[in-house]
Amino acid sequence: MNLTVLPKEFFLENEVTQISKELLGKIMVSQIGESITAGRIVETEAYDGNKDKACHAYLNRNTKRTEVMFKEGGRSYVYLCYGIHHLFNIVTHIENQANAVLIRALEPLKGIEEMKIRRGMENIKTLCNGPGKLAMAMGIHKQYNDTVLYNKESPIWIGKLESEPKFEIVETTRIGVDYAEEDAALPWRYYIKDNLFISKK
DNA sequence: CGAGCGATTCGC
DNA sequence: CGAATCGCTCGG
Repeated sequence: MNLTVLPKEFFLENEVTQISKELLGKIMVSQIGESITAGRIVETEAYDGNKDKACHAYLNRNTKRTEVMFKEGGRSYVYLCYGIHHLFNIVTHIENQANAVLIRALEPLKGIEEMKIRRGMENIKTLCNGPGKLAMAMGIHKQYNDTVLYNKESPIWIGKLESEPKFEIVETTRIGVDYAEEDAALPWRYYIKDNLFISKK
């Protein structure tokens, strides 16, 4: 597997919706504990702190939790959801632009045995097909909030394959954000068409 | 200081 | 369909 790490600029130079789409097909790697795990990103969602009621940093709400989203892009935003699940996001844009991409599903590629152990289940199709699931499979938790992602030495980084398989992108509404009123209708969820590892049809 | 709730998952 | 489960946020 010939992987090059995505440079910092990748996370800074486009709209968060565009970056969400470009992250599809990229490879997410974790080197945590004694094991390396990796998966192909097949589903993402965009969140925009300026104008998006579904974003934790809506109206630039800068709190202890959302603080990291205001930093320079290319780092992680990890938080606890429903008191149980850790969700992994990638911060985008320059400082003081609180935008992020939620990674919702991965196609497991490497370290699959370790993923099975961490998840306590055998079925490869359900190992990483949801945001809480993939964080657990990759060994990610709150300690990895604010981790820089554009360095191959980092515990978590994002890589690009030399030659990517082609695919079509489906754009649709995000999951679990019904409370966000009109913003719940934004087509800011993206996934690879016909992929078997996405979280929900 | 405490009530209310959530970018989810799994099992019944 | 509903429980699990707890940190974050906001109001008093």
